[in-house]
Amino acid sequence: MASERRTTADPARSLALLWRTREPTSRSAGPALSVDRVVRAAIDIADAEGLDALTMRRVAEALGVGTMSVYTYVPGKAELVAVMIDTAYGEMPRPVVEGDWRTRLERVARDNLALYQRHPWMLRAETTRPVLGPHLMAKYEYELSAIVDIGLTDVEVDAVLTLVLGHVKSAARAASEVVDLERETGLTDGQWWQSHAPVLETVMTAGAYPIASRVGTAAGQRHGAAYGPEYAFEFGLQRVLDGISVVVAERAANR
Amino acid sequence: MASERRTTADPARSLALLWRTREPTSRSAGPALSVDRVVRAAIDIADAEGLDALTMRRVAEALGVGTMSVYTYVPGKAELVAVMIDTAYGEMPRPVVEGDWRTRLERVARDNLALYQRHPWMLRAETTRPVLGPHLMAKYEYELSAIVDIGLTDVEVDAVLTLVLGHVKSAARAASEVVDLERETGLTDGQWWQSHAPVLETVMTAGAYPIASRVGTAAGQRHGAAYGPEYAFEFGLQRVLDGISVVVAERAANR
DNA sequence: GCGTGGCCGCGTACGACGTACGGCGTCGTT
DNA sequence: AACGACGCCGTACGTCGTACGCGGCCACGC
Repeated sequence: MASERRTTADPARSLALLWRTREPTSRSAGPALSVDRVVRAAIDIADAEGLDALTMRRVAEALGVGTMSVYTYVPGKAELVAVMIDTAYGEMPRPVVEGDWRTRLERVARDNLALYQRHPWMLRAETTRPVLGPHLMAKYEYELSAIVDIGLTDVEVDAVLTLVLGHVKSAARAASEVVDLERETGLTDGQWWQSHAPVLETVMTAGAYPIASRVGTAAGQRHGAAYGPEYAFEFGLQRVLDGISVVVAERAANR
Repeated sequence: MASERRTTADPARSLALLWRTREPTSRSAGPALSVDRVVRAAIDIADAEGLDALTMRRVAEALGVGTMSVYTYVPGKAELVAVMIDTAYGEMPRPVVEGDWRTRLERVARDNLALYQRHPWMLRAETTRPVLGPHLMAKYEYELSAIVDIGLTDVEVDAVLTLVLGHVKSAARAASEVVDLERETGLTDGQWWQSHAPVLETVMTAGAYPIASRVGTAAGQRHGAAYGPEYAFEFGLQRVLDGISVVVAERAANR
């Protein structure tokens, strides 16, 4: 009987894998593969061709081994993805940033955006909560350190970070969708809208959605489309930071 | 040769389906099925058992027909999901809300949160940009109408809505993950952390992540866990609204 | 030198899944 | 009464994740 296909990673198995609980093999001529080689190959595939192209057979092929050999190093696909995510977090920069908290937090946001742009598959892989790996912990530690001292409680600091990262992920997803659409259809965002305009006009009886039409058109004009996501990111980020400033200032006044 | 398995819906096919471009059958003893019956059955399954349980065979079974009969009404699974999403948008309330824009926008946020709580599968289905269906249009129209008159440009109004809805989705996703984890492991969030604490302590050499540990513990204490997501939603929403208020006030002053 | 035990690598096979294709029955129309 | 369209669906194919067990190789103990 083939087992049920789990869609989420087993946290316990992932944890063991992430923190490399297994001691390395002491074989003289070490094994041909390793967890890291498997993960790197998998990330390369996902980066280049997306998450759908990431299959166990494909990973094995890229490594020049049989499909099932991959399972020697990784208990299953879900866990492989978990390590891929943690590995990606590991390659983020963690510079010491000069300036006030807003500058630092803004930098955190932009670094996260860059991460998602480099690895768009993360946006689709992270639908479930990421497993706590060493690099995620390091990232969390670093990002918290940027804002621990702004006068909020620990709980609030955590919520601030969650808010900012959530916004980044939303904006990154929107941007990624535009890119995907372009790659799949070969049309730019604007061209796509134009090609479907006749259908939409037929279907929306004139004046059925007055505000939506006006705003939609305005948005389309303003950024020649395909530029919208960047604007949404910038605008949203500034609003979020403004909102955080309000509490920070409040607290400073009540001190 | 079986066709390639598309993971994203074909926009053109989805549009035709969403707006019911096909004229209804004029058969006397109408057909046993209909697009709506298929969609309703699919939504029921996804609501009850999640997106993974949603298979074409399962939908057919629920309707008491052969698997392939479903394809008479829906061109493919991706398009079925697209209609499911639009249908779900259709059941959202659109009340006329008394009060200022902040009250109205807050209400929009809460209604969207409720939607995601009723249909958690939407959080995983919407990884790709939703196809423009009639109910999505109506929703967009309604939500815009809550904030068109706050003194911002059309482009900004659109960005404000995007920002708020993005936050709601992020928070809903976090909440949904906690629920999933509880259902899968049978443990509450707090219990899960406790059961894995020994492993984590072993692995994080003491003091490796000082801030993260402190903040993490604080957050765990503050909300007895499993309550975290709601706090994150509320805190984030107020920050976002505060941030929007800043621009709104600015514009009002410069008028 | 010779087992021998453990582990790496993998061939085969199974049970999902989405869906192409072609046939069959049942009607409304002529 | 004959026909053509359409609702319905059985079968089959290609793809996926992965269980299972076998073969070969190395380090080690004698």
